[in-house]
Amino acid sequence: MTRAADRAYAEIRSLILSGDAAPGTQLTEEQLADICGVSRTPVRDALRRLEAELYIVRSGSQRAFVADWSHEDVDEMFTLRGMLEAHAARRAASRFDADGLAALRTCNAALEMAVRATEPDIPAFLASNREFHRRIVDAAQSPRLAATLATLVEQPVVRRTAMHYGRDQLARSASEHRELILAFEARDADWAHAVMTGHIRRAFHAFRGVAG
Amino acid sequence: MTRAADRAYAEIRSLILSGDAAPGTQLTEEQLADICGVSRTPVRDALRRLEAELYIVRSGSQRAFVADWSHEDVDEMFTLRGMLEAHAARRAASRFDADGLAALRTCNAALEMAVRATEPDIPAFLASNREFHRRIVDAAQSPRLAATLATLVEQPVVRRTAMHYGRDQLARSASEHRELILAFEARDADWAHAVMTGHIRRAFHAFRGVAG
DNA sequence: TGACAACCTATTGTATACAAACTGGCAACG
DNA sequence: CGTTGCCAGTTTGTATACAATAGGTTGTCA
Repeated sequence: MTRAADRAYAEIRSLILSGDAAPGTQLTEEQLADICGVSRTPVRDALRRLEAELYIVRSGSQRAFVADWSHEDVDEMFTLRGMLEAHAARRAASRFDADGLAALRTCNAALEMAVRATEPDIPAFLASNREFHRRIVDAAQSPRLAATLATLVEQPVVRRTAMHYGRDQLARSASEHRELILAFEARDADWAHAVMTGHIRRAFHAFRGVAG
Repeated sequence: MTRAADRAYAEIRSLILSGDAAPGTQLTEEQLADICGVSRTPVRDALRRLEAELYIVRSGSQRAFVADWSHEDVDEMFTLRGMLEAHAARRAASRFDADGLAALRTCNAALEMAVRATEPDIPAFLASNREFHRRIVDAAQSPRLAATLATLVEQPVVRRTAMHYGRDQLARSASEHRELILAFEARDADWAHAVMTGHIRRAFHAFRGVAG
């Protein structure tokens, strides 16, 4: 889909993630319409989605501002993500088929490649990481869980975290992913749950060590 | 707010919940605009929200249909609500102040009154029950958690459940609420977590016993 | 009869104009 | 000096017209 609303969504989202639109900045529909080269209608559509994903917050009179995530927000976000992704891993453990597991292995191989490069390839790492987690959530076969996780905006945090990760932390992620795959191969739901919990918690503390 | 978009949202939502719009039915924007007495613009707005809350699903070409909740969907909904509300109870246990606890007691007193009436007053029960749970989520002080729970559309299920509850099940809810209050008074996070988990699980099985 | 293509209709997407609501400041008044 | 009310400007909300696109139907040809 190359709808105007989708382009507006992507554009505004990247404005926020890149920091060009600082937290607290007011975003007016007309101004965004100018920037995106579309009318206000698709912009309003995009703002609704960004609001649902908590990228923006609204004042009492429905004015839109770039959300400012407090320290506590980030903590709570990681906690919720941990709970939900661990739950997804638990469900996925009894649902992965051979093809799904093969795809997961391929995906993590690509991730390890990105880590082992002379200079770690962060964009490639992020892409593989995102796919890896998405495949697990998909395997959990719960549209509701997937929708809920989607609103927990992992990407900004993942990006900010990966930017500051050293190669050792990236390698640690790859290693944890390998253990997850082992748990899935064994169809051991508790194991998968535990590894995923640890995976997210470690990422949380790595983040706090760097940004908190 | 009495905005047209809000009225449209409420109207369409009740169409779905009442069953007037059966699962699988296509909802066209124009038709809904007619029913609600507004133009398509606020209807589109309402549909976006209902889509985010999974009341409706969209075809490949963005046509909207009333969502059909499978047995598994309902199971998963209860599971997620259980996890998240238990987490809310855990957080709330260390955050409730005297006023908050007093309000909680008052609220549950109203709920017990609704249960003890000659003929149990279901609407009053639902209202008190909703307020009780909302107060706990509020006390957890996590906007993100609150937003996530809001998308888990508890009301349709709670309502359908309460309709078929006997007085004993309603009284059981009241009693579990009392135990929650005890846990909060003791500021015992684990206790609160456990009671809330049991509370939701019991509701789940009561629902399955009634609705399949 | 069955496949396929062209058309037609139903439905959603976008732009724009106008209405309503809110904000901030200024002035009149107590 | 503070408070209240109002006005101008800004921003969001709604209606409507039109464009684009998907789905279905019909008619033709093999």
